[in-house]
Amino acid sequence: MTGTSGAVRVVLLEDDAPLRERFVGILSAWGGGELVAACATLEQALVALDQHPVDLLMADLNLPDGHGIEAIRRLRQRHPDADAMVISVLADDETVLAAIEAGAVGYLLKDADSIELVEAIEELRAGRSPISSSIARILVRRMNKPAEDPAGPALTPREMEILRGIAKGFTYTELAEWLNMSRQTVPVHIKNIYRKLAANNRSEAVYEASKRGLLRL
Amino acid sequence: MTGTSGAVRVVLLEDDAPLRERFVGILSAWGGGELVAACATLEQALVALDQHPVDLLMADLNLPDGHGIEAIRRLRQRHPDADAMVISVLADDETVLAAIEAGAVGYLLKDADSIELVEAIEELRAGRSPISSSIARILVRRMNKPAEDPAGPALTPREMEILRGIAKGFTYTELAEWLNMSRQTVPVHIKNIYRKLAANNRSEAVYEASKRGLLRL
DNA sequence: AAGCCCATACCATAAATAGGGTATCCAGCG
DNA sequence: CGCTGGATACCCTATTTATGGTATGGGCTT
Repeated sequence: MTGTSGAVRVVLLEDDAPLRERFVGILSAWGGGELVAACATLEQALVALDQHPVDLLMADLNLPDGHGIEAIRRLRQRHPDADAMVISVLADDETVLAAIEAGAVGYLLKDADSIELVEAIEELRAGRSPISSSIARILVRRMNKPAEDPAGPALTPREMEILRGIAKGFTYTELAEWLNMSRQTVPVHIKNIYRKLAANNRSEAVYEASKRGLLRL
Repeated sequence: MTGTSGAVRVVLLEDDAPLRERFVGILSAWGGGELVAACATLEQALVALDQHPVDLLMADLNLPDGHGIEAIRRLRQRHPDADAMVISVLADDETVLAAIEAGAVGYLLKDADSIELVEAIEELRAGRSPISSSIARILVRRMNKPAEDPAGPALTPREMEILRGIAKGFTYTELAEWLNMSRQTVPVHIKNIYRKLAANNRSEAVYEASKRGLLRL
């Protein structure tokens, strides 16, 4: 993962021939890398990843025969210490997040004025993450997103307390004592919670509440 | 949030006088901004944020009288549509994540060769996130880390299936049918799950499992 | 080969829950 | 000033859980 020894063994995956050739040229001119394979299809890349030792995968995502994320996944399986970087025009949230989750640690947009391939590789090897600013925004947005509450019927304060108690495994009686209310009142609140969360029992309610971020985990 | 009309009203927060003056100079030379305030302390910044309309806060984090994150929080309260960017030497995970969670959408390291202030502002106003690559790595690492399981007794595959069923509110009988097992076998697995998660009932188990990231929410 | 864990199966009982009603008090709102 | 909704309280019953045992076969590891 970290910038270790000598030449960086690179697998390049890019279906556009001119661009691929350009990348190959840049990598050849550079002294620090060894281009293991320059692939035009996902299939070729998967084979290359299986057959050679690899330190770095630079992959496009929209390929004629599949999705570059597959290559990233394969890389993580076969070469857990290698890095994966995306170079693509795709910048929608779903794609970007899927790529990052698949293990990509770098993500350059193709529309970047001039892709500084070598610089990006060196950043990567130094343990940093070269990422285009529009991609970075997606990540930032994602991190701050737990504060989402659409389609969420609000629970009353009392119901929130009950809900927290349920999550901690309290029984009716314990809940009643904890909140100083009648043991008979507890199930009323719980039933209201079920209605609002579209749940039919405690565990489902806790699950739904967790999913909607109503419980601090 | 998005780059809208004319001059960007900027509040600058930087305790180091030379650097602050440099930033002031850059912003003055630039045509697109209006420097609302150049603050040397957190206190000054909080006051400035309360008193003026603001589109952008550029803040250092380690301040003599407090933490710049406070300023970011204040910005989000008073000017929800404004952007916050961090310019700091701090790059530890905790600080970075706290800043992002507080609402920072940009984060430049001071050790960047030459901070392209104007360029960063324009990126920000265009809805992108200028972020130093070492900071970006922290975000990327964070996103992929839900796979953390310290102190977590692993559940068997069978137990995971049962757990998911519990979260969906299935009863013993439904669970048994769903997983094609005897109705009597179900509670055995459930009891094992309780033991491993230190829970005493379904809702507590779901809560613990959620907390430990065992359930995809 | 012995041991351990997982998965499977069954039985029985006490406790807890879900779901159905009904009713009072109070606060906010048109 | 009524109406509505939240919070409170009580009752009853069928269903579901939780928990205690006991036991067998398969698979993996030592």
